[in-house]
Amino acid sequence: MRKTLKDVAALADVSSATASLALNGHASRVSADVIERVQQAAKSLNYQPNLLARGLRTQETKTIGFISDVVATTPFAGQMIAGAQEHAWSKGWLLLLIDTNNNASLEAAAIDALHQRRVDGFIYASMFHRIVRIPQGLIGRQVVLLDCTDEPKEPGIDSVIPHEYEGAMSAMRLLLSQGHRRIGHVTSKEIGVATVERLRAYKDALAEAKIPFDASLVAYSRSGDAPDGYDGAVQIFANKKAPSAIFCYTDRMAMGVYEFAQEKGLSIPLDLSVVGFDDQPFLANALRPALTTVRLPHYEMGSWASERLINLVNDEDSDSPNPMRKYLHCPLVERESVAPPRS
Amino acid sequence: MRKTLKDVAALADVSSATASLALNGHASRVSADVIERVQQAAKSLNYQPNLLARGLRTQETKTIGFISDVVATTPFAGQMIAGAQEHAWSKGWLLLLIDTNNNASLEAAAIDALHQRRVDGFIYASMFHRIVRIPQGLIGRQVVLLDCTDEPKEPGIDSVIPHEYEGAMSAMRLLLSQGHRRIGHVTSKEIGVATVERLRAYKDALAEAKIPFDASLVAYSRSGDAPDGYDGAVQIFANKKAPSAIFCYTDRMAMGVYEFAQEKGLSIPLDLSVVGFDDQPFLANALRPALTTVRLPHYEMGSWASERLINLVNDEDSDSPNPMRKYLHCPLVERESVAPPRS
DNA sequence: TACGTTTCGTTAATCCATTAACGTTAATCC
DNA sequence: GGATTAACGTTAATGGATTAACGAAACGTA
Repeated sequence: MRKTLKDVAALADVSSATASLALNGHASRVSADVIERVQQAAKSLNYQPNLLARGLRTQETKTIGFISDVVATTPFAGQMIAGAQEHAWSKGWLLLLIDTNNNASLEAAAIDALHQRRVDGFIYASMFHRIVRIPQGLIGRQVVLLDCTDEPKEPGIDSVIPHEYEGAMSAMRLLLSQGHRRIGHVTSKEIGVATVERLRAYKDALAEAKIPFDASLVAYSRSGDAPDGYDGAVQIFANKKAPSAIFCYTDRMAMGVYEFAQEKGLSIPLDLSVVGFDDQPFLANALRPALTTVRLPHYEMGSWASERLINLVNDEDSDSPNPMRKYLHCPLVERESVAPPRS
Repeated sequence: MRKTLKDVAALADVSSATASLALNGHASRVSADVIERVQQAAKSLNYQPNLLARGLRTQETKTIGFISDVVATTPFAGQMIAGAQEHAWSKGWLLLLIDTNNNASLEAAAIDALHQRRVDGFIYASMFHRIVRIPQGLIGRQVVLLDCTDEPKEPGIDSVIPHEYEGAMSAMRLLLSQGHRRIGHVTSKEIGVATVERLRAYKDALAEAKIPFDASLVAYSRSGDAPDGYDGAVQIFANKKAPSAIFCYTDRMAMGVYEFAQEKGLSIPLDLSVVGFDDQPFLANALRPALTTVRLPHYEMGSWASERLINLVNDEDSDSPNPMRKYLHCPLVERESVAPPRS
């Protein structure tokens, strides 16, 4: 029924060992003639090697265990997974996927399950940029952290994360270069890498442009959703002097700012320029006017994680620092929500 | 280093065969005393069975090959994957994931790769509801189609899809029950299961309410995006008599209708009720007012596919028709965009 | 006592591929 | 010519589990 190496060998009239050698490119061990015959036989039988058997023997499965906290409810998960999967695939590797729903005991079980299937390494993915404590079960194994890092200071494990600061900086510089001097920042009071770094860039960019920081132009809402953006705009516009631009912590908040502007009869971008962050699929580009924002490189991060992990397993990449923390560029995506200030 | 069954057996002072029997619950073959000893030994060594070896022997991997066309760029992919993965996981199964980017040759290679890893079955997922031609490589294997079907008439393969017609019907009935008599339908001219079924329900619902069909109330835009929804609204409102409600083919189109309403100074839902379809994450609930819509049961479809496939492999479910086409309910999600018509 | 049954554990085959070690034949060297 | 080496294929061990077949001890019964 199902063809094995033995069948191929029989057809090519050699031993199965020779067939194996021939198919795996050990040219020096087998004559060209035999290689040809074996390959023919394999093709004619449509031979597909049993990777379980190979993995059992070689102790390598070319499989990555991809553990994530919540694929279901984040709009970015797909891109991270796709990035990781597509790079892996280009190298002949595959992804074994588990979503732990952020449940620690489930996480431990997931690691066991993947380990039992003898994955060669793990990608541990967070659905938002944060600092994590790496689960016990991953210690001592090949791991790359995706969209998260282990310790604040020294990396103990490879990780790939977005360069929040630089991304926010480029957003601010865009507004400044258009002539804006009074720029608001709508953010969340939740403390995390993203809020902190984006706010820091906001301040630094102002300083760079020699604009004094005005605390009343920064609104800290509860969370990062659209209603929070709306609330933030309300707060900021309570000032005597309105801003001509707002830099939002997230695209969803920018959506709330849009609503606010609409209600107040402010035209975007003529009366108010808005910049978001995330480049959230189906949102940033769907808003009217389309939102200028900073893109989180989810696909690229996934891809990098995959590449790094495979290199790690193959013991390549020995030149680059190990462990390392990789910051990926967050490109500015210019659309239609930014214009020079009025007058 | 790594513990094997042999180590466990040695520690429990039995043969590895007995250890295997003991751990796998063949109670009738082994004395209670020995079972106890073996389990103790396994625990103390933190024994993790090598599933490659087991799979090689038993010809079962408890692994599903999940093939999808485009996980990266659809907001629903995560839910489908999560649904499938979580159910699988609850049964001790895992998902091996490949995204083929809708490339046929890549698809064939993907099937081979999964087959070589000896997956027990395949979930073939489409990112929008459509009729597909099942790839050659899947013929004769255990397959469940997810969000797609094979042939228009008789199912040749198990599949799970949303009940478009019923979902659209409930949306229409909601509008009708609120007293709307002049209801527009903004859709796409692209022909697919979703457009066709939702339009059919639109017509049938009107007929049910004894409202004559008015072709000028249906707008066929290019695609299903926000700008298309806007265009559709423009078309429909070009009528002498404006509709009091619009049923949109997608939430994104509804978003376009919102823009139109805003520009025309129409208040939703007071001047115009709007119902969408999809319940697109981060969109339907983020719009102001929040959009009443019909939810596509992506999570549930994923879960069903997984369950069905596992049953198929385990040769259970033999009572239910085989192959079957499973229609899942699309629940109405009532939010704030529907109200009775003005006077 | 003799013989049939249970009970319970072991031996050995099997799943399929990889690869170190070995053996045979032929070519090469001095 | 005899020894050395190269070329090339085979044998057999190995990876770690499952399970059919077997066998020894214990038990029951006439």
